[in-house]
Amino acid sequence: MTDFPEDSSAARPGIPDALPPCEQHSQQYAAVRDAHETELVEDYVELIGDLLTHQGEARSTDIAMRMGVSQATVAKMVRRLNNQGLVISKPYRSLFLTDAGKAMAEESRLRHGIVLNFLRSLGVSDRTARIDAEGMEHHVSKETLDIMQRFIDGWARRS
Amino acid sequence: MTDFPEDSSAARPGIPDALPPCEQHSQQYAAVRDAHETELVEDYVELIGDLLTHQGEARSTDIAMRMGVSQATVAKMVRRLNNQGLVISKPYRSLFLTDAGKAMAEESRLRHGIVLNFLRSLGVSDRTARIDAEGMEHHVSKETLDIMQRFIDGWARRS
DNA sequence: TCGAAAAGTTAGCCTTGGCTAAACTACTTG
DNA sequence: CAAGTAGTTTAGCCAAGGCTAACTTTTCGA
Repeated sequence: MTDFPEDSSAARPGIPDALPPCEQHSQQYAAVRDAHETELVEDYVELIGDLLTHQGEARSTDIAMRMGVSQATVAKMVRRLNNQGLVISKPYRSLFLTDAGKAMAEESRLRHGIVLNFLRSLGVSDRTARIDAEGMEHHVSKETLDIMQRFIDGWARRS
Repeated sequence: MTDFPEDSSAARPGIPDALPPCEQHSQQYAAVRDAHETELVEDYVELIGDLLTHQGEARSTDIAMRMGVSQATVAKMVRRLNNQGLVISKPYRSLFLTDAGKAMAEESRLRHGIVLNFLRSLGVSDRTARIDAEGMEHHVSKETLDIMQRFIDGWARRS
C-alpha cells in the first residue's frame, strides 16, 4: 500500500534512507509551508476560545501575555482574524468568536489535546509534552491523529 | 515531577484542559517561534547532505526542485547558509558542507529518521509518515526523541 | 568549436509577523 | 467627577522567505 519503494531503514548511522521521488519530496516541504501559513491563525483562535471558556472573556492584553508578544502584534492579528470572519471585535471591547471561529477553535483544541495526551501517555513529562504538542499539532495529519487517539485509548484501558 | 497542577484530562469534549500559567504558556509559543527560525536552515542543510550522499553533488537546481521553490529562493538561502558557515559555495559551482554543516546535517538526518520510523512503527502509512515527519521533526524535544527511539527499538524487537 | 540550452546569479517586489512609539479610550478610585 | 492608569489602536519600521524578470556563466551536442 505504500506508494514508495520499501526501505525499512532503521534511523541509525550508516543506513541512509533513499531520497523520495522529486515530486513527492517537494510536496512534503509544500505541506510544511502550508501548515505554517495557517498555524498562527489556528493558535490565536484556539487561544481565544480557551480564554473565553476559562475566563469568560478574551482581552488582547491576555492574548499578548499568553502568546508572549506585543499588544500591537495582537491587534494586527485580530484585524486579520476579523477579515477572515473568525472573530468579532468591536473597538476597545473584548473578542468573540464567530461560528466559523468556534468550529476552528474546537477542532484545534481537540487535536491539541490528542497530541498532548498522546505524548503524555508515551511517558513524556508534562512540561515537555506541552511544548512539543504546541509545535507538533499543526503537522499531524488526520491519519496520524486517529492512530494517536487509538493509542491513548489502548493505554487508558490498560492502566 | 510535573511542574503543573495535575489534570489528566482526556482529549475529549467537555473536559477542558486548564490553561497553563501565563509564563509557561508564552514559553510554549516562543519555542515554536524559535523552531521556525531554525527549521528552514536545518531543512536545507539536511537536504544538501542527503544530495551529497546519494548523488555525489548538491546543485541548486536539484535543491530547488526538491524543495519545490524557485532557484532564486535557493540562491538567497545559500548565501545565508554561507554567512552562517554551514556551506561552502563558489559561484556557479555545486555546494559542499563545512564541518559545522555536516554536523547539523547528520543530526537532522538522525532526528528525521527517528521521527519517520516512529510514525511508521505506529502504523502510519509511508506517504503520510514522510509528510508528518517533515513537519514534526523540528518540534520534537530531545526527551521525546529518546522515547520515540526506545519505542522503535521495542517495536523492532517484538516483530 | 561554437552556439543554444541549462544552470546559476542578481535586482527588486510582495506578504507575514515581529517590534516601538504615540495616540486614543475605558476603567477606577480619590 | 476628574484624574490617572490600564488597555487598545494606529503608524511605521525591520527581517524572513517567497516570487519574477533579466542577466551571466557553464555545459553539451551538432
